[in-house]
Amino acid sequence: MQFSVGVEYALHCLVYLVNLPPDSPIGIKDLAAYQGVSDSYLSKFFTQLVKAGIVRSVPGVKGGYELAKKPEDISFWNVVTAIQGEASLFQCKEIRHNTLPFRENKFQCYSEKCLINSVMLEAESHLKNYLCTKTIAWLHENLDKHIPEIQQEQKRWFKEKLYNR
Amino acid sequence: MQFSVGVEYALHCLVYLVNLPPDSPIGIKDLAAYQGVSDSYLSKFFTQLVKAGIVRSVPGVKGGYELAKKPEDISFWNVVTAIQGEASLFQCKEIRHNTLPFRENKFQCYSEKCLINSVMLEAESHLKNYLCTKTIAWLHENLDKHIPEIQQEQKRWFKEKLYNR
DNA sequence: TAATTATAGATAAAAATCATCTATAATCAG
DNA sequence: CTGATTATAGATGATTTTTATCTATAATTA
Repeated sequence: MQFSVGVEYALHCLVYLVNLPPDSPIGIKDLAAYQGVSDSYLSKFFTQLVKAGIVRSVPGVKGGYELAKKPEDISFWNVVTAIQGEASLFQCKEIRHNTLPFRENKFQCYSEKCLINSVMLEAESHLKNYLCTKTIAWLHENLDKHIPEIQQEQKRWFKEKLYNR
Repeated sequence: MQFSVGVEYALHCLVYLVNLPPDSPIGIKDLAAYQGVSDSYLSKFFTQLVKAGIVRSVPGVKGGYELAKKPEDISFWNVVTAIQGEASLFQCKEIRHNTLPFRENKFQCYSEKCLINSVMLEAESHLKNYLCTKTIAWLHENLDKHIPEIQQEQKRWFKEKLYNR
């Protein structure tokens, strides 16, 4: 069981977007070139970020993507669900229903959800609550503290790209 | 990203084991027959539960599996890691290292772990801590409350199997 | 209107998951 | 001691998910 790499791509890209001036969308080509992946690949994640209301897309010449919300209003959890979907980590397969007494029709299927399922959902909500507290603004700020040279270089590159459109 | 069904099989089976008298291991055949899966399939999970010290295996005639700990000392988290392994949910793929300035060797790879990774690990620890508080004893007790008829039937069946060995 | 850009869908390789079957090793009952 | 029973290990294959790319289409603005 693993988080999708898509989450990693999305989080990094959102930080790039924080650094851009307002009303100046950046194209997927530049984002993909910087990340070293194909545009079609990265664009898939951005389509999902658009649907989740995290970024806004501007079609046509000099179009691209820009943040649709303030960075402090975009949580890690928002990004995770945008990319992976809303489905919970633990999907009860209801294997009880394949158990002997059920196969012999001694019991009917019961709608009542499995206890195990409820425990797992509760556990997941703890993970969720924590990820809701961490935002893109926080990430941006702390990256600047931790790896200032790389952040500077990254900002420089995107601003140049923006200028040359 | 999804939990393995193996966790579901394991949790259910462990509850069966709670219901058995001490020093009377039950064979994988009976467990598998009750669950409606092949013995070889279920035995895989039990091998992992043995390695995790959750159950004990008794080889030879009239052998089988029995709990290696008290049910109140087996947490959901123990079972999850026994089945899924210890690997954390979020594996940082370090996609930063494929980013333009790194490809151009402007920066060397840095050993320092990614900030995103640390956030994800912290989030996971919240999930972990909750799952550590829920035990097989708790599950057993609450299943008896929620679905007493099914629990009765299940106990009856396993005790009969034990008797006829 | 033509170039640019996002969007959608088709495709495919690789990895993980699910499930079974077979072979082997250990051990206990007779 | 021997043979039946049982756990353990490994091989196998089907199915699904993940990762990644390419192509085609639709929208828009310079």
